[in-house]
Amino acid sequence: MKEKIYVHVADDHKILIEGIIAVINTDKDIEIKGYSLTGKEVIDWFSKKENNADVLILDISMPILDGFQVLKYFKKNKIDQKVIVLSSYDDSRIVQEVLSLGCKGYISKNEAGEHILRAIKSVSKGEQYFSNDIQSILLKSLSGEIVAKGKIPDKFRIDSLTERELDVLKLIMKEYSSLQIAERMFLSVYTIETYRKSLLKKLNVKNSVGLAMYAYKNKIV
Amino acid sequence: MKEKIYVHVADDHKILIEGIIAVINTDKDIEIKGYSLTGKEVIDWFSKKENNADVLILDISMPILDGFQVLKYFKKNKIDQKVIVLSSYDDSRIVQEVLSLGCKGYISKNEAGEHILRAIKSVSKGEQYFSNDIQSILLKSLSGEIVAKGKIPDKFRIDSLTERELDVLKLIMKEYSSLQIAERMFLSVYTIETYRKSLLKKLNVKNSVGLAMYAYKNKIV
DNA sequence: TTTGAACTCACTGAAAACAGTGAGAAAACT
DNA sequence: AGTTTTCTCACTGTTTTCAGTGAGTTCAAA
Repeated sequence: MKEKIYVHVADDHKILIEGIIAVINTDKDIEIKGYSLTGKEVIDWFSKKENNADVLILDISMPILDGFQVLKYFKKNKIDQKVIVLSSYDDSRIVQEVLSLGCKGYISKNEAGEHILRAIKSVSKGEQYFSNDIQSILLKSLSGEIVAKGKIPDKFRIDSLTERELDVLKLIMKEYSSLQIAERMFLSVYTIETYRKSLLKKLNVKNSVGLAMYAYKNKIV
Repeated sequence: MKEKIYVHVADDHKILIEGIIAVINTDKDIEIKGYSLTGKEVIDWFSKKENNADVLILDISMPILDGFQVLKYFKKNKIDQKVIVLSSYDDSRIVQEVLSLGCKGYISKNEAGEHILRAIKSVSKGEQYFSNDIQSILLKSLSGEIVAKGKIPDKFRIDSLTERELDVLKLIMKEYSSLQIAERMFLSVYTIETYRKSLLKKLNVKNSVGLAMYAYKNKIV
């Protein structure tokens, strides 16, 4: 009838990959074409011409290079790869971030395997696919306009952090105080405090706990 | 030849459960006997007499009741359930904690499915099983004495948090201040501060960033 | 060349977190 | 019944973080 859909899976948990493969093998229209355990492997795999897949199933939390960076790579190199993000985070900011990076589907790991099959089929046809709880998260946080229009207004997209801000954030994660960070970076405490403030503002969090959560979710640690 | 080994699987990611079931189905000696998506479901399941399983495969990061609390429940009620913890955390403190709670096996999610089969067989025979990277983590952090003796010295074991401490920690993770927490819990700010201090001490962290990291690693969020 | 972004520093005041200590009451455990 | 743990509150300082505002420098892009 129709052609097979080829899928590449990327996740750092091998057990999960085996599970996804098992689920996909129950469907005759879809076939696995390789898997990756790190973001770097994904990029290496797709950069070889003989390797390709219709759909990439991508975990965002991976070592070496995370899913964000993989998506950024695709965008930068204008590779029009269809990607379904598979994530255990139900943070709306993360969902928005990956959507802005051109990802076409988003599935929560909490949901059953059948959703993957449906998502693969939808996305391979050029449609979007969001699992139920992701949809409700988006709707709740953005009053529906994103899902409807398929685009993310600038005001909702988090400003990317500068290099220095990232440096400070990393040291905050080591439980250093502003004073200690200032000493380590040979800067004034005032400067560090300035970065702290812009971090709070950009990431829209209330205090350093919020920073820690963001850093952890984005594997900045 | 020999009797079948019955296994119960608990993880909040349904996809992962499906994967484990698929892996286990490749082995004729082992059979799945139910699964749970939250810690509460696990306890409910095992508290029914007709339900039992030789081995429980338990994720420590679950909603409602996490794996720690499930293990504590078994210990408290003197239920001698053989448990294999399946975790994505390679933090030695967590490994030590679950071992001290009587868990007989520990597998990292990073490893392949075949390890699960081996672990199930070992643990069902009353042996211990630790996947390679877990062993090396234990060895590195404790210079071998734990693995050798099979016991954990008190000084290495982190005191488990009390219910109230956990409540406070959860609210801290919501970026609430002590005052806000006090209002929400109908307690004095002084009390909340007391809990904060004991959290810092018990978890051996410097500030609320450290608390956030711990909470995130242990899926208390 | 100007515009803007990133980086740096400074000051003030308020809020919050952290440290140390002590102590009474209730609950749980032995 | 006695002991221990947990839960609760209090007071005093000190340190740190957060908020607001302002401003000079450098470097790259339009």
